[in-house]
Amino acid sequence: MDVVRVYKCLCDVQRLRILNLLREGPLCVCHLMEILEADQVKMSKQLQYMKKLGMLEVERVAQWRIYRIATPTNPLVEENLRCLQDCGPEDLRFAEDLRKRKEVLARSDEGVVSACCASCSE
Amino acid sequence: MDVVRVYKCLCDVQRLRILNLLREGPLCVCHLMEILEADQVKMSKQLQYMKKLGMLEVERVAQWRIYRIATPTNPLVEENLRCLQDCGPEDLRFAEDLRKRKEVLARSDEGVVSACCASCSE
DNA sequence: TTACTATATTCTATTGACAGAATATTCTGT
DNA sequence: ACAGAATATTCTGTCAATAGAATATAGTAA
Repeated sequence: MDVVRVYKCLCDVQRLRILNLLREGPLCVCHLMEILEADQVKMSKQLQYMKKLGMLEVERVAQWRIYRIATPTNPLVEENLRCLQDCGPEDLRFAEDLRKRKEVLARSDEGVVSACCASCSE
Repeated sequence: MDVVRVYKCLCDVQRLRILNLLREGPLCVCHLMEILEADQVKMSKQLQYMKKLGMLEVERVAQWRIYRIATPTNPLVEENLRCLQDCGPEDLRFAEDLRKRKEVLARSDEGVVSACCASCSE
């Protein structure tokens, strides 16, 4: 995956937010949708876009698709995602999203929301 | 300049090459054209594009326009440009361009090529 | 003034990204 | 086989980016 492809993935807020979440561990589409409050089609399209560029990998588990950042991890990608945390108050969304991620995963463990994909984020 | 804008600038090879060169010091348009073997209009357009996004600054010296990376330098930008050097053999162009830059500037000092902009790259 | 050099802008056509609506596919549970 | 859940694809319209050709501007040199 060449440099330009990496940046093409990074130059959209929605994609940045997705990557920021996946950096903490794999997630299925429904969890991503819930955390980012995005609609299904938009989410799916962004995921396909990044998959085509080689940024993401999918694994099929029962009826879910678990997305993760492609391995081996590209150092350039890793470094940039790391930066999202301290990129200033101009954008708190990234930290916010991570908080929400924990919440959603916890509720999912308790079976409160669709207890989908036990395989999410480990 | 927010994160997404930075990545928008970085997601094109030509722009990456320009930034990689400017990282070493300011350059006028004609030098950029020569080093990158690009035509004038394309070059000018890319420069305007990045200027609009706040990535570049221009200074007018006689009939030349000297472009530089906007100050204060954005740490995210700096970090990513630094990476271009060691981003693998997949793209040698960046190192290559820097070599050519020295060449062109040297010839320019000797007045062999248009001895434009003494102010270039210091 | 005229011609020239360096650079920018405008116009047109093409392509790529993104949104919304509708629909399709695939797996699971019954 | 059928219904429902999770996810993907297709179609249409729109807007941003990119290319090529032509032209404009502004400073310099003669």
